[in-house]
Amino acid sequence: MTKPKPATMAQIAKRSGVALSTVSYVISGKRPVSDAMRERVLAAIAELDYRPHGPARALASGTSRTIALFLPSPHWDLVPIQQTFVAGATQATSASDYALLLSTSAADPDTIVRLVATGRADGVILMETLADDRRVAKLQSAGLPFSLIGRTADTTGISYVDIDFGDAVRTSLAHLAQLGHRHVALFNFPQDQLDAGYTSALIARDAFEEATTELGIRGIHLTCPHPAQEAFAVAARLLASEPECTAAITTGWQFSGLLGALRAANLHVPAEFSVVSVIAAQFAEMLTPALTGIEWPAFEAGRLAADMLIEQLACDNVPHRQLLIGGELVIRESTGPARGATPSPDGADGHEEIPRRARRHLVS
Amino acid sequence: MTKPKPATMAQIAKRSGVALSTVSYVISGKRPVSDAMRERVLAAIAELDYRPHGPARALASGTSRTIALFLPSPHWDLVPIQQTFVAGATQATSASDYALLLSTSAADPDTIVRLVATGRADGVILMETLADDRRVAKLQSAGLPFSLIGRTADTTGISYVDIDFGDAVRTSLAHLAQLGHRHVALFNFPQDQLDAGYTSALIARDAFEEATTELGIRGIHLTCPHPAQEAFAVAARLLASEPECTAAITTGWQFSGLLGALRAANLHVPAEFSVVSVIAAQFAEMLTPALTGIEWPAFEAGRLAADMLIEQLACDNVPHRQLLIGGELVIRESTGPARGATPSPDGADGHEEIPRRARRHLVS
DNA sequence: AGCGCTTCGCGAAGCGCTTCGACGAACGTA
DNA sequence: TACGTTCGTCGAAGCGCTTCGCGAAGCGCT
Repeated sequence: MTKPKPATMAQIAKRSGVALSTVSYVISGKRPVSDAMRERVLAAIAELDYRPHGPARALASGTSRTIALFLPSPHWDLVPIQQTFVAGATQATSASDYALLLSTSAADPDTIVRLVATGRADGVILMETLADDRRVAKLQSAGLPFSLIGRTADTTGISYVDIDFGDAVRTSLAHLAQLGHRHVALFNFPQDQLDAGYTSALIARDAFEEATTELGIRGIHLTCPHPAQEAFAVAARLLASEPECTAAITTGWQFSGLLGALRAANLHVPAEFSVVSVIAAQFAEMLTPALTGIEWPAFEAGRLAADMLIEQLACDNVPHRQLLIGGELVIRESTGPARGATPSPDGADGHEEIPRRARRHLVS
Repeated sequence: MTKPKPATMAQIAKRSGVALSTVSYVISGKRPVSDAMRERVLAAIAELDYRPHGPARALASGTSRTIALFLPSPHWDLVPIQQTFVAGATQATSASDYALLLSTSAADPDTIVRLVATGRADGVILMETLADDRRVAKLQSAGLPFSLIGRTADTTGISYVDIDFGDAVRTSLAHLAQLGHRHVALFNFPQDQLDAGYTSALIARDAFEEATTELGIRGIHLTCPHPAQEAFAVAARLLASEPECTAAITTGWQFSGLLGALRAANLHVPAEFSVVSVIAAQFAEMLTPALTGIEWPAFEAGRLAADMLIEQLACDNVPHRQLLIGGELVIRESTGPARGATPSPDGADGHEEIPRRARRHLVS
């Protein structure tokens, strides 16, 4: 059996004794068609198993019903949460009968614009944005529709969905403070990402500094690569130089190296040292001790980013929407009372599970 | 600044004083063009920043230079290795100037055929295939080009890349045997995946049974869901009913629940029980003890699957290629000599790191 | 009956590109 | 010089669809 040539609209028209344009209107519904005609046309469509030809449609209408999603290529296998963003976006696009074009080379603004300029995509979703992102600037100046998973420093006039990293850092710190920790370290994203202006890293830093000040906690801000070996080194240095430090927050999976260093230093978790991860997804339960951390509705975030963009494509003048999605702190086994401190009376027992629930703040 | 209307081929033709078709031939190279003409055309293209319009090209040529990749939707966030497949495929497609269309709904064969039938894609890559896969059958009978990441039972006439799961199970078992283990359990994929005919699960089962027989080892075949809680239960039952069992191989991340159960039973890893994971990627180093397991060149596999398909699209009569990619056993901390056994003299010391190297078997 | 109105179907003109056949010029050969 | 060949270029015919403007009915009015 070989490739059967797909039916065309002309064939439908002939078969149902109707003008070509009428078939088109039956399909698109852009003009009223009498029930009698519609039935005949639909019957023919069913009989011939007709499917409109995508490219032809795109050419004639000037719109491809396709969205391009740019992956953060270099870090791709580093951050599992991003994979879930993609899954969410995929699901949302197909639900709205859009297609999702996947692309790497996210670094080059021109490549991005090109995809739209060549009519392959109607809009763009960008991930892992920088505070001052050239790609965003380019898209804005080209007047192309886009949405972000993440955000820039200046968010006026752009649509985005982002996880509320600042809130997550504050929540984590509050949790630790409540347990009596007074010296807390933040294992932030590595220095080069901060230098590059990776928004989440900047937000984490600022939120940490604010919140430590506010809570009267001594905060130790560290920039730290994710890989276990490097994080181990950073952690070991911390433990040596800051013996009073009894807890740490990690932004990614620096927790792996950190836990290793704690083990090497013979510090028991959580009895002698507490660890919270701001992005713990998937791993948290597998570790020993199971990791306390923030759970994010990442699938939802991906979905929303796609939906926003699709909405923008549907009607020109929708206002830009900006969504911060809150995570939930799930307390597992890696956090406990600071050694020598009396935690607040309602302190966690280390096993309580806060029900996961997507909290959204509509910012604008 | 608003959307500048992209230049068309007609504009290039006029600007360079050349026929429309000549411009086309300059771009495609399908007919010889004199240097003088070519220069003029290329100059005009550069000046106007011309990019050929994708859909128009697709309509006229009948080919979209696009590949559709179907994600295994329901398990998407279960198996990190799949994300790496996707990344590899993405990279390969863009390297060959193809676009990659992402789709879920992998279950429905018609949806898949439709994407190609509507001219949106020229070929298809399928993941997570079943031994007897309806989607594959449909694609074959429709005569559409496709390649698999995974494989079916009958692989005649189809192109695929797959990880060599059977070999991995055998290698893992051999490692355990060498350490003196005589009673080994396999935590295979969950029963429903076996029932559905998920190829890797079947292969793992068969390889395990063969290899245990051959090595004179008592093999205990278990089907076990990935989530920690369920795997915990399965593991706890195993430990209770098979006290002689001193080692286990997991096919996915059942190791999480297993390690939990071992801890609960006060069995030390690796002193009293050894664990090997056939797909350990990413997690292995984070765990305590660090997990011995197989490392796969998954990115490479994704790349290859895409390249195979592209090759198939380029020329009609390329022979089908079938590639089994071997993984490497990386010995970490979770395997050691069986309790009460003397391992072979060249036994691993539990910390030796076998260099990772992609081994490929060209099967056909 | 005549008027304007709406309703709904038709034809045709593209959308931007590929590709085929044809044609003129430059070349070789006799 | 005349002829057949190549070589390089051109024009035109689509690819399958959307969309615009027109016109033929059918309607309710006066």
